[in-house]
Amino acid sequence: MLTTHTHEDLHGSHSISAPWQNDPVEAGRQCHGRLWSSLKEICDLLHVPSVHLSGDEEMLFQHVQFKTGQRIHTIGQAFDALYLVHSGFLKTVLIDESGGEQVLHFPMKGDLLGVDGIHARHYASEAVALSECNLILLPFKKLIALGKTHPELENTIYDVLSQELVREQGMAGMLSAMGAEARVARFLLTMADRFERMGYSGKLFNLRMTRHEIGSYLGLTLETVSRTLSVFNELGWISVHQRSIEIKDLAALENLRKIPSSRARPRKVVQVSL
Amino acid sequence: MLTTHTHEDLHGSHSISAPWQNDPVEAGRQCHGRLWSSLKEICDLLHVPSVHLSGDEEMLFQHVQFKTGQRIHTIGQAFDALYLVHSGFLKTVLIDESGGEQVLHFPMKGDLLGVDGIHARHYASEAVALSECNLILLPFKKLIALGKTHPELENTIYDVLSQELVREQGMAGMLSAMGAEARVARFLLTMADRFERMGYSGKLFNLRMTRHEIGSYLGLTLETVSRTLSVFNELGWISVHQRSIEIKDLAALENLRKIPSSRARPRKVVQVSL
DNA sequence: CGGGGTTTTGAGACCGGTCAAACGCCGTGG
DNA sequence: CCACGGCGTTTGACCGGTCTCAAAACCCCG
Repeated sequence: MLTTHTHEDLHGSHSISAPWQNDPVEAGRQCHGRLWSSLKEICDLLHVPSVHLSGDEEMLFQHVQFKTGQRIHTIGQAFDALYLVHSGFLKTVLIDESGGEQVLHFPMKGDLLGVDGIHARHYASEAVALSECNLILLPFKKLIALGKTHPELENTIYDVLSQELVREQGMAGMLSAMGAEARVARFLLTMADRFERMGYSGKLFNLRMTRHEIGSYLGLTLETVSRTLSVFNELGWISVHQRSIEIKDLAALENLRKIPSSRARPRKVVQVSL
Repeated sequence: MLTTHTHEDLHGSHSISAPWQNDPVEAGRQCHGRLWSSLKEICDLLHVPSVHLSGDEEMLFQHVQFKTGQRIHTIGQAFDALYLVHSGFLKTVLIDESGGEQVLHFPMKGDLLGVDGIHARHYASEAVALSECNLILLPFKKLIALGKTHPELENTIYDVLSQELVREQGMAGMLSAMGAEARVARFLLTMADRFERMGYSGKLFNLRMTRHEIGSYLGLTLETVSRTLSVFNELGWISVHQRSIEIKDLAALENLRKIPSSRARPRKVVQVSL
């Protein structure tokens, strides 16, 4: 009854494996650790229309490198900068009172880190590199100052914050309304989307996180994640081998995503005269 | 084995019942529907240091009234303003693909609505009044424009957005890591805190939402919410009668809040040489 | 080849969901 | 004024999805 895996040719050799060396000229040379990005590159990464600087007031932002396992920032640490992922994979986690860690997100290329630090001037979460990472350091003060002279940039900042909020809302909705299979399906589809947007294959990719981390992110145990993936595999919807995932029936997953395991009763409308 | 309720003297007569008429001079007269607030009042409501306007460039913001059941905004509606709750109780909901509604939050005095509309210029959620509501209309453009001349206000905006984000993160964490009892305990404590911050009793208050709405918010069914409240009642931690809640053993609830029903394993540290 | 971490799979327990019934609250209309 | 009906709440009995605990297989790396 278990999967007799029909292909064993996909392991560590995807083009995704080393995402930080896709285009040697994309943003300058990769020479060990030091590198600068222009505002335009940053806007491109964020998927917002380019902010054009008046004149050639070259505004450059420094890159910083992190190795697998290193922390970008920890909870409570003084906040002074945001980080934009240029390449690599990370996780952001909350540490609950009992010391357990709760995965909040898996940032990758184009995602912004550290936004939760703005409010209290201290980071509210911890960010850890899951692979070699190249991040663009965005000193908050500098960003704000720049925003004042460039309204479009200011709007971009608001946009990105609001977008993060919408994403979190979606997470909360999912966590409280969908069953394990729908959660895992949604996770896979989201990952596929994100890989595709990054220019990689959305059909075949490697997950960078453990089952435990996925489970924490989805509000499930690692065993349930594993089992659910196995079920999808047996159904022929995907093909799983360790952390390698191949999407074989996107429609089936999309469909499953919409079916809540429970809750979600018909909506009641209370209309009141204006 | 069921609760033989030991007191039936607390019903619709708390001072909380009509929270929008606490101080007749607090922010002007309550004369049916029209009322204006200054920037200072807004800052006070948001719990941020007052923004002082240069000179007496009186900047006033209009209030809007909503009756129970009315919608402030709906999903997809064009975004152009935020709303700050001056008085009253609301819920914000997400409508999932199957038409079911998912409660995201229960905004009350001092809370900001509509932030999720900034990104796509369309509201991403729906806000419904759970009681007579008096909201302060904050036209986004106006706010941004004002922010340009008043850096402190601009910071305040960033702060509030970030704060919302942190709150959502906490929600996500709770939903994926805590059991039913811990969720309900946390909900009660949060409500108590918020009432207290509003100047009402944090020990005795009336919930404004149904069990179904609480359940949706907490990712539980209404029956589970009801049962859990009954359990707390039998334990003597609280006293419940319909929507009236009395907190009788705060410490017990605080303690329960920290105990996850599952998950939350000891944290593994992967330290890598710098 | 050995060892630690990760993943898979199984068997059983338990929490929380489902379905159903009774009760309370309250507005409405006879 | 009371009866009725609708809605929200409480409680019960049962069921099923997830978690728990455990063991084995797998992978990577030394």
